[in-house]
Amino acid sequence: MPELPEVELARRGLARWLAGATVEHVRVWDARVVKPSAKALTAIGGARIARVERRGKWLRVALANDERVLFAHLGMTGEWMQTKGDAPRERFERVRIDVRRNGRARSVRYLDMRMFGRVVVAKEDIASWTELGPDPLADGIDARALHEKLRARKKTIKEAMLDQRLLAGVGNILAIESLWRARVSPRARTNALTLAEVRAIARGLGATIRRTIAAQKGERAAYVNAGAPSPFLIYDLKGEPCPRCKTSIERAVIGGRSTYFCPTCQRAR
DNA sequence: CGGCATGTTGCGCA
DNA sequence: TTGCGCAACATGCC
Repeated sequence: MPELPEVELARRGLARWLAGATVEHVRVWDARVVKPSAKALTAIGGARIARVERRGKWLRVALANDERVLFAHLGMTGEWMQTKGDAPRERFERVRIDVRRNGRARSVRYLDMRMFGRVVVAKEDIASWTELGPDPLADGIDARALHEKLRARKKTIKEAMLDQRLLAGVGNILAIESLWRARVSPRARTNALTLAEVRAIARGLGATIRRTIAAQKGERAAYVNAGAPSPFLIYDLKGEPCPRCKTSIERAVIGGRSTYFCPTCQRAR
C-alpha cells in the first residue's frame, strides 16, 4: 500500500494509536525489515512517542525526550494495523510494538509480504528523509519552481515524477493518473514542458491525491480487493476506453515501469 | 512455468 | 563525475 495517499492514511492511523503512548515491548519477527538491527528497535522499550509525521512515502516517529527517531517505509506491500491487547501473529507480521496509553494496552503491527519496506532506528534524520523534495499534500506544489527544475532535466516527465528528490511521494500509479488528468503525455520531455502544462500536472496530482485519500478512508486500499471494480481512471486498464474520449488506453514501458496513457488526450507534441 | 506487481538501491558500463 | 539500464531484494498471483 505504498504511495503518498496510502502513507498519509497510515500516518493518521499511527498518530491515533501511538501519539502520547509509552512503548512497553517490541517484538521483531523478521529482522530483515529492521535497520540497523532488531536490537536497536527492541531497545526503544520504555520510550514515550511524541508524534508521527510523513513526508512523501516516509513516516517519521519522534520519541519524547529521546534522541532516537524511527523512520518507516511501506515498500511495495507494507501495512500498519493495530489490535487492542494481544492477538496471534498475522501471517506477514514482521514487527509488533506493544504500547500503553492511559492504562489501555494496544498492539501496533507492521505487516509486509514482500518485505521491501523498512523500519529504521536512527539518532538523527536519515538522508532518505532529508533529501526528499516538496510534498504535494503537505507543502503544495510551486508550479513555477517545478517548471524551472524540469527545464534543467531531459528525461521524460513520467520518469522525473518518480524522482523523490523532485517531488516526494509520487509513485507509479499517482504519476500515471495525474498525467492523464493533466492531458500530458508520459513521454513528454521535461525540458519541453510549458508552465501551463506543469500547472496542470500539479492540479492533477492534487486531485488524484485528495480523491484517493477520500476513497480509501476507513477501508483497505482498493487495489488489494480482488474482484472489486477498478478504482483507477486508467492505471492497469489497457484496452479499456478512456474515461474522457473513449480511445483505447495503451500500455508502454517507460523508465522500466508499466505506464498507461490515452494516445488521444495525452498526445505527444 | 513465465511474467508482472503501488519501491528503492546498488552495480557495471558508457 | 554523471547518468542510464538493469538486476536484485522477496513473495504472491494470474
